[in-house]
Amino acid sequence: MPLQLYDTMARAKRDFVPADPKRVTMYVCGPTVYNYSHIGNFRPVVVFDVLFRLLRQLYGEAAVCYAANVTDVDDKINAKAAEEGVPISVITDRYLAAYNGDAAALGALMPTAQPRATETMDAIIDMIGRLVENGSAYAAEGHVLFNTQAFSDYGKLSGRPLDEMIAGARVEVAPYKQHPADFVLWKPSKPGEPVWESPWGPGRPGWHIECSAMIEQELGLPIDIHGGGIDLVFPHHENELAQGICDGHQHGSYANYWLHNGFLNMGDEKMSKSLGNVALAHDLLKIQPGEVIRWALLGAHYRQPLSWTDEALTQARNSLDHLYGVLGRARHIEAGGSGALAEEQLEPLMDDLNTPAAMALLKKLATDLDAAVRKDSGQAAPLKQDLLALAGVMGFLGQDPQTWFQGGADENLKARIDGLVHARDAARVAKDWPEADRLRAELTALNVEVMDGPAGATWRIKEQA
RNA sequence: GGCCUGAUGGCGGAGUGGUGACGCACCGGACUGCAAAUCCGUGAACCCGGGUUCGAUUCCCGGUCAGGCCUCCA
Repeated sequence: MPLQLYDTMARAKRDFVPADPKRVTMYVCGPTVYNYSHIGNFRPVVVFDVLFRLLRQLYGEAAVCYAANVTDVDDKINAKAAEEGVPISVITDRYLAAYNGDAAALGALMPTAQPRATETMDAIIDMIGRLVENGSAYAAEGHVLFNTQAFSDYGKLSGRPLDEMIAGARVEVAPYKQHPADFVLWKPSKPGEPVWESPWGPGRPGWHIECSAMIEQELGLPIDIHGGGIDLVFPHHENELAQGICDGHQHGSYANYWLHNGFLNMGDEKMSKSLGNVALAHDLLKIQPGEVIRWALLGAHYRQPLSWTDEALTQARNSLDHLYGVLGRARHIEAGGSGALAEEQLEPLMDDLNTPAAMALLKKLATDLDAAVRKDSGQAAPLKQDLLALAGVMGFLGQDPQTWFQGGADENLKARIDGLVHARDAARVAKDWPEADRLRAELTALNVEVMDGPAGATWRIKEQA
């Protein structure tokens, strides 16, 4: 079964065929680094990380070029820098570091490239120059604007014909625009704001052109996959597409597959900074393992909306506890077998990244593995292999089971817990049940759960509050 | 106002033109000193109304409800 991906442009699932299997290219719109990102911002990070891992599995690690940009020129960054009285680089470096740290904690691999707008300025200015030259853009009052009239397919990606957009326009149209839908490629900086020299006067780039230029510089056009949140379809991706095509790619394309993830909701509404209903990944990671949050983020198909609830996190935690529990019981089994991940195990992911179905398969493999270990049936080794391989493609089960269950405890606490557990074991051997129960109560007070087994008691840190 | 999604058990959430995964919760049983973990098992759902069909949760039309985009936004 070939990989199928839902392409927003085609509004259908399509077989994925890269232009060059030796160099598969993917670009995903990343954060504007002016603050901590909320958990909804990390949904695409995790979703496209799974796709990145899957592509690496299919085409080889060296064959996949994945660029996720960083927008480090922006009004909000300027405002934050002004507020703190520091250069914008202080702000952007700080929050980029936090972003990358949080992404890593969520199990996301570092993309192969992380281009920054400030480091792409020459390419941005070159690209604008070419667009002006060939009549796709025009300069007016210190601005450069993209001429939407020059691109007959404008609106095709988002399904918005140009004339309809005018009817629905709710924004006042700047007087220097030739057409209401025309958008800014270059604009003058206000006093005190960062500024770059350009043939159209000092200023800074518009948001859309940054991405187009970064793609062109980092990956080359056209790319195989362009991803991002559903809200970016219009205007951001529509505009990127228009620029890219008009920049000498009329006969090719800009991106061959457009992928968009659905929103993460808080209750019934999307999580967004403007609505103020956000949960920061940075905060969540202080009280939950990143893997739990990752599991919760992948618990719904990426194109569906996902409600963010405590319940979802609890369920994620329970699921992972179960899987790690199985791995713990199978710790003496050497994973082995065919070596390659069986095609059938990959099938859910091949079907447009059906992560919920893949997670159900993980559980089935785990249940089978558990039974094989219990019956000592000889099937355990290949099952463990399959389980770990599929989990690996999804970015799960990378820890040692013992670390998973005891990871929240420091060495002192571990020693203390071990002492109590051993004392309780001794009491149980002596059939001193009141003493055993008293010790268990003491462990419970330490947020520790004991599990008696044939080979002695094991323990784990219970869910953190 | 325009455009676009979605509606599946108590909850989360896949999937399908012909008896609806999986997880959580619940219930019964096994195991346990009691638990936990594990295992076995029960119960429980396809928004409403039309249409197409031998048959629709699945396709089509209409409605209701919810959400998104049209402005920065993952």
